[in-house]
Amino acid sequence: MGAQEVSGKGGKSRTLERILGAALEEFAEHGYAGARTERIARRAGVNKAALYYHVGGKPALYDTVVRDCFSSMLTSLARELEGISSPQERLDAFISVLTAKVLGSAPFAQIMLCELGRGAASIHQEVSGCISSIHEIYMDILSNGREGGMFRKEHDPMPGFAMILGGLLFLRSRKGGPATGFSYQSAVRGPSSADVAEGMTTILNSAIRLHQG
Amino acid sequence: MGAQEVSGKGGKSRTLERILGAALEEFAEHGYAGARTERIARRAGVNKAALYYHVGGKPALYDTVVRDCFSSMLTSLARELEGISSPQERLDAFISVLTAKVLGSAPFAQIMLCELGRGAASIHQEVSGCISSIHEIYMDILSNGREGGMFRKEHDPMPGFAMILGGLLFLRSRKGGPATGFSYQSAVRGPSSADVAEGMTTILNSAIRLHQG
DNA sequence: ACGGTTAAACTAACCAGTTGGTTGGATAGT
DNA sequence: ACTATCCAACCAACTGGTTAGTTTAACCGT
Repeated sequence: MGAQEVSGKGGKSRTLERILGAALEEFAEHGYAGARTERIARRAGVNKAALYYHVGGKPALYDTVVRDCFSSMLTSLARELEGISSPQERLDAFISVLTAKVLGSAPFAQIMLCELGRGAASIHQEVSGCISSIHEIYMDILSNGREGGMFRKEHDPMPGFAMILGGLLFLRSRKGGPATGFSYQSAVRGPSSADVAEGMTTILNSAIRLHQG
Repeated sequence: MGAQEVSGKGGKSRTLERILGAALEEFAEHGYAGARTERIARRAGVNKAALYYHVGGKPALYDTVVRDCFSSMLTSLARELEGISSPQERLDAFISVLTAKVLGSAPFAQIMLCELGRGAASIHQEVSGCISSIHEIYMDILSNGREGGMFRKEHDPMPGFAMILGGLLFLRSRKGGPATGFSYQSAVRGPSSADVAEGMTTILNSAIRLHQG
């Protein structure tokens, strides 16, 4: 049915990639209901029928795009945390990876925000699973830190987790807009992802760590 | 054009209120593009024509609903902060009001998340303005606290602000869903708004205050 | 009876998905 | 080598269901 790698030499289907890229942008900008298949086709430089030939309809297009987009989040996290054993360093790295991913990719944040807006009941399964997995990683880091006597035992992990992920999504959504008298990067050289990550890490650390330094 | 207070006795147009309430729910659940005017009419128990008679079309309906919903946020904040002068108490009250509003009203959070997802460039003006105003209030509280020698001078206010508002929106969006192995209120009696507010306040205070207690 | 209000039926536009082709390159038959 | 055949990839035009918005006539309280 589908059309996988074809054109002789080494490259996969270039068209499929263009379609998925266009769909990602379109869904991010307009949400599922607001996205138009014809716009996706035009963005990808193909006919609408090519969408149906390669992927197979709007829902399948959305599923594919969301899956591709969100699965990379977890692999990034796993890769970056791999060699680190100190809970404090793991927490720093955790925030860094999340920050880079969320602030680095508008579609990721936009789709996640839209999905969150739809409510937990009707949220896309891939998105929900991704959040749960991230949450699990965070809880593991925290419980390791508590066991090691580095983190406060009385610290409630949920508000902190929500503040990190929610805060990053919020910051990302306010980027690149017109001057509203509000923009974290309105200064000459706005803070980079590293600055934001540092700010959040500082706040969280002051609440979690027992002996800061 | 419009149809304001009518039915004799004391109540304003009951129908208009029902329409706006139904529209709020519909827009929150499905976003602007996904909302259906006929569903709004059915929810309100009226015919589709009543929508157009009372409000005047889908865009006007959305504008009205968003305006009503978000303007109440600012009046609540102003009212609650009115008598308080201590920056620390003002900060606590600020978080309480935000928490109550965001966690207390699903439509408010859902619409805000959807709007944030659309990106700063195409965000609804009312939503953007509301965020800016809230941000301003927060900055005022912080600068007062710094001047009074109660808050740290080196504290960067932006990450904290994003973490509060973003964190609340995030938490709200995860409420009421099916068991995903992740839910802040999956316990027998989940934490109330007050608990969440307290958790966030604790985190923020430990980062902002100079001498805690 | 009259103005505000509502319902039912209608219209025009829109949009996801389909159809019936066309093209160009690879493979097979001779 | 030359042609016939085949098939993946793609497209222009269409279809049928949906949906925002309109119209017309009826309703009801005063």
